[in-house]
Amino acid sequence: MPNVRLSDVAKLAGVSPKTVSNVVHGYVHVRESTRTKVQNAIDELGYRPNMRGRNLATGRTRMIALAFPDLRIPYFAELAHVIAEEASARGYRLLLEESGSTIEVERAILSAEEAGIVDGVLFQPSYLTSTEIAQHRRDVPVVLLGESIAPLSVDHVRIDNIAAAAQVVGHLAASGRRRIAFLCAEVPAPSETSKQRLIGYQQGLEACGLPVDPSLVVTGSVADADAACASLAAALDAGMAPDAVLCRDDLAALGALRALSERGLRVPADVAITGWDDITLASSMHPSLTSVRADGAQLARRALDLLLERIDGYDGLGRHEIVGHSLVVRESAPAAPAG
Amino acid sequence: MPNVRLSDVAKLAGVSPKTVSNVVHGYVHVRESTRTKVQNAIDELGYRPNMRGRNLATGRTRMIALAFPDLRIPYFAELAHVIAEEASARGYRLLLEESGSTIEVERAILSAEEAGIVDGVLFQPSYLTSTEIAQHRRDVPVVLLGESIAPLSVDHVRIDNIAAAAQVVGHLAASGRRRIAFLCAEVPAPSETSKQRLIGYQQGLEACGLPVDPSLVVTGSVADADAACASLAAALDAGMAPDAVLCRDDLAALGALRALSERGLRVPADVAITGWDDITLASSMHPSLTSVRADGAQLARRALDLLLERIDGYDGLGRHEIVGHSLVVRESAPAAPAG
DNA sequence: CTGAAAGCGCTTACAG
DNA sequence: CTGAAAGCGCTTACAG
Repeated sequence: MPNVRLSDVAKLAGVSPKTVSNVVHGYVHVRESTRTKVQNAIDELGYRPNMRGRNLATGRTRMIALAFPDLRIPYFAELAHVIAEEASARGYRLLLEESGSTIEVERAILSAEEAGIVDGVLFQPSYLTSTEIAQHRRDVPVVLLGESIAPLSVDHVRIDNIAAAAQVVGHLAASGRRRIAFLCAEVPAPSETSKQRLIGYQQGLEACGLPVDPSLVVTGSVADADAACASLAAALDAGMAPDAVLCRDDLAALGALRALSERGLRVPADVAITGWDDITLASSMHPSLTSVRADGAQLARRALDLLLERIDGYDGLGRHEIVGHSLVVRESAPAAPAG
Repeated sequence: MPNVRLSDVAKLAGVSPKTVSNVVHGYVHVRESTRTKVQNAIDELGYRPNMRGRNLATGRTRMIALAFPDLRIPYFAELAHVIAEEASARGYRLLLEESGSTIEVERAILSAEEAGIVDGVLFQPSYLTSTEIAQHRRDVPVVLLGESIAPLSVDHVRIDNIAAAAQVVGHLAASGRRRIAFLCAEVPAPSETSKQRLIGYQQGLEACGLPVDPSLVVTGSVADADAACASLAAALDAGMAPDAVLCRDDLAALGALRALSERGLRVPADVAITGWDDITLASSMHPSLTSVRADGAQLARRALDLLLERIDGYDGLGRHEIVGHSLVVRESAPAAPAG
């Protein structure tokens, strides 16, 4: 049986395609008897609208792409979930694009060979510079996510990393910690994300009257927990003796936990640790992880707000928005001074 | 500047739309001088093919949907990654559909109101019965993933859960464990996944000559690590004293780890634990987790093979395939008897 | 190797 | 409240 088209329904119901379209879209100004007639024809034929035709006629697909480094990183998977949920509430579906954190793929994302697949893209770059982003083809609306520097012309939603990092240091200092390490700054140069968190780290130390000791900044790869573990292990074995470690993300904190316990250091008794992102795992670990949590729902809401405005034709300057965050205090760095 | 269409290119190059289409698709039988002429026009106008037109004309979108419970569950995020990679290698993009493990959404996935969004769907149901799946609209090809029972008419790719569970028991028994618990069977009825792993668990015990003790089967929710932790904690507090715990998935193992260490039980010295899925986290935990690993690349490859064959018109009986798995041995349940 | 023409299945001003 | 007609931007037999 060939696919049923709108015109088949129209023929059977004895009306024009336009009227069927009106019924399908729930248009109110349709005579009740007409609506029933059409609906019966739809049911009888088992008609379902074909989106390919709709997409071509409307010039829209009601799909947006979410482009970020890697779905296997829990933060991004959880981000995708909350954005998918919000998008779905607005009648949009999500297409995933993993960049693998390679600049080539990031470029490809912004200058797609093909047009018309999605109505807009939410993009969290790792390497693309502000300049390059500013020069991308403007025919598909883009909203940037994350810590990279955004050009003035492009919308951007993020949390205040500097304030959050300072807040973490404040929390650790308030609980009696004095030698707070940072894990870790990428070599040869820290990522934009690490840079901002380092600035906040330093601001926090200064605000608390603690010395800023470069030897407490661990350098190394942040690729995964194992890399962070190795970096911290090397620093500890070289004599670094922190009483707290501010980790740049939860995976690094997981690695830190292992490096510390392998050396007989108890968390939080000997060393407190904090993570960042508050992935689901953070609350299930043992000890559970104190972590910085972005307001994911707000992030998703604002990002989609901005993107849909662009899709609807807004073409002004980039809006740069900051959404809320909080420090979720758990066992790994409790509020009270640890014994 | 309005969007450039294929016909604009044709006009500028002084050829027909057909010839431009040939060049765009790299069709070989195009005279070199014609190709150059067309390519120049494409470059000059900045033409990019519009997929909405293409999709309507071809009746394809080169997108497939991946439908499963929840992106926040690491196993599914990692599955999505490997499938996206394999799909991309074949020129397909991935659309995500989270069912939230609700039967209503699962139904909606199989009987989409709209047609023509994707060319096929890879679907891992939680609740839909074989009967219901068999009755779904056949206009979009479907391949099932996971442990649910598949109807004869539908393709299905999975690993051999029974054999894998028996293998885990064998491994634990070989390392000297005698009281091997199972964490956990859902109440009031275990999921199909748990059922199969329980069968393998029992087979493994019998094969090793160990008694099958129902009191070692912990019941409870498997929603997340915390639920598993609570279930095991309750069982331990009620007097259960296992020397190993076979966890139905890695998150349950994470919960088990906490329940055990909160009670002063060391892993693996006092109690060995094994997980299932071998999510990235498994190797970073402390202790690292012995876990069952499905051959994800093979799974993705076969699932896509079957789906693309359906998309290409294959309409025969369902193929039910089993892909490989392995037991990745790590610290939580090492091979040698633990002291 | 290339062209003219029809068609994919919708939507949307424009009329009435 | 409803219809006739054109158009969205491609592809694809069919000719030549």
